[in-house]
Amino acid sequence: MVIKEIEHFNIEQICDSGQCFRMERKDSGLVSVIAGERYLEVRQDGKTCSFKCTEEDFESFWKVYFDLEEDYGTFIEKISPKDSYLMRAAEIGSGIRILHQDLWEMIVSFLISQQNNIVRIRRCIKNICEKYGEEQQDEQGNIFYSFPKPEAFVGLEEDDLKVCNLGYRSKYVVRTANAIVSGEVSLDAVKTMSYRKAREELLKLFGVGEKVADCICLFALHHLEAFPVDTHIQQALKKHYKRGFPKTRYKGIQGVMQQYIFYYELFYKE
DNA sequence: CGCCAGGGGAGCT
DNA sequence: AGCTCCCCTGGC
Repeated sequence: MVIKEIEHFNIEQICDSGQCFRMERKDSGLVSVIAGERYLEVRQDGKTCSFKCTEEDFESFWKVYFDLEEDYGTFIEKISPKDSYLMRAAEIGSGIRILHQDLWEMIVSFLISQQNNIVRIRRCIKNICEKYGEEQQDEQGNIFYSFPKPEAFVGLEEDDLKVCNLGYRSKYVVRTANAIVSGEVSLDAVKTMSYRKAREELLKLFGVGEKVADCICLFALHHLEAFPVDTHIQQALKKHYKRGFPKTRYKGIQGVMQQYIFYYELFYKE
């Protein structure tokens, strides 16, 4: 067990922020996370966080995964005091962090996200993990499923993932898996690219549009300048930023601001 | 039963 | 850049 006092970190807010579909609220204050071959439970009690893992695991993996080396206080300080809307949104969602998630997993997750709601996205991901992923058991006896690799989808018919509740998005995932395995698009290459180049490369994938590409850039590649515009953000921009979002002011960290707005709109819209 | 919305995208012009 | 059409589920 690793216990830390952490500023600007709230596991429940991160869970609700919808950047990871493999986080689950257990009891109040307790959240489980699956990342790669790892399972973790985090308990939040005010600023005190208990990570149910070894010190080595925390230092070598989870600290980076949760972006704990970044100082989000400096991000929040950059918000214009005149912008009462963003000030409020950042205050409400001040515990959000941009996770460092797996690239392939984010591609699939956000392919599934289109015209879909968060509850059902979670179920879709769970379904494909249980059908095509591998059962894992860690040292503490937790049983869970890993996220299936691209190879696991090769050879499928385009509609085969409909049984996992993906609907018409099934063919997006099957075709994209083939594009990765065939080498048409190289994930390793994408990881080394700038935001612009990575976005451009991701747009080649069938089913990946601008919004999805930006989500992948933000949540997997940690390009904090990516600013995904979905229906909620679009409405918020129309309402609060009639002259456009001040991207120059928040240059390089627009993605963090996007998350504050998104979370606020979803959970605190009056 | 119909209607519609849920973190869009493809394929046009 | 803007438009139409596409498409699957679940809730009402």
